[in-house]
Amino acid sequence: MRHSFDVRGPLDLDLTLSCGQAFRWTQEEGAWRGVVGRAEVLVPRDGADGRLVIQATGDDPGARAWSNYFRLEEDPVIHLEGASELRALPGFEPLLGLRLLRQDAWETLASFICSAAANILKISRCVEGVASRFGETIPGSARSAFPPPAALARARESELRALGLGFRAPLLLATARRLDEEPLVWSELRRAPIAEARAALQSLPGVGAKIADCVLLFGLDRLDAYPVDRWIRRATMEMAGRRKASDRELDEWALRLGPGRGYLQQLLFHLRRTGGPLPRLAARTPASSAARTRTKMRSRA
DNA sequence: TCCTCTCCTTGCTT
DNA sequence: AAAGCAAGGAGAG
Repeated sequence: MRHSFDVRGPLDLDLTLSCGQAFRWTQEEGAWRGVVGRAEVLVPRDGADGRLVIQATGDDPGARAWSNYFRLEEDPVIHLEGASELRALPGFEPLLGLRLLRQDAWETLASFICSAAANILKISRCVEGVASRFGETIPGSARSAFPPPAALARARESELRALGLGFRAPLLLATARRLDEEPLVWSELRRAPIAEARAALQSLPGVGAKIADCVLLFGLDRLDAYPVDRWIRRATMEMAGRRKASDRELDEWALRLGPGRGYLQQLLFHLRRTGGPLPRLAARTPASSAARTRTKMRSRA
């Protein structure tokens, strides 16, 4: 099935599909090829300006689902209200074509458990290996859908290790088994207070704060989640004008970036790696969130 | 409760 | 060729 869409705002396919948020896309001559759900997709890179064309085989979820996946209905710029100072930086404006995809929560969770101390190539190999070994084949395609928890729960640790997962193998397996017996209700995590949703995810083996935030941001449409890895830690400390800061201090400081701070995080990752140093941003926390969080933590203890 | 250190795999890079 | 490094987590102290 072929779909064609109007795109609101800029779209940079290369950035979007290679930035490390999704791991089943590969670049081919003039197109990106990927697996989404139970479909294989081909997306030409040179689509007419302002349009996106999608060619799907297998179980095509329909136009609405594709538009949702690529977040085509919104201009990414609406998420950057907390970053006015950053938009003036050289190299920032082109990054606006990076779209945060709306991906499947379970696949995102499993993928990011594989991401611990790994690079994008390694993560992709693990995810692809798990899919081809334990997932259902896609009709008309050489590739497979990502297996649900129940399918992965039947795996053996040695099989996952053989796919290159290493020390992540027992963690992914344990999480798959836990969710098979006691599923998380994704719809609840989508609207729960961010701290609760994060805690629920962190109770899973192999999931710390960083991976929990990645799942929230990339798999549960929580643009208020702000994953802090070593690059973002550096970037955030620069903007905050700090030489040292704890994880919690950085989380609190990141509130100043607004409700779209997760979206911004993805752009900062590229900006910090490919560009120069970041400017220091004024602490514009209105007596607010940081203090409120502290009070809440104290009263809970 | 919070911080710091070490180990855990793999494969590519220097 | 040995060591370093990569979008971390868990456990110990």
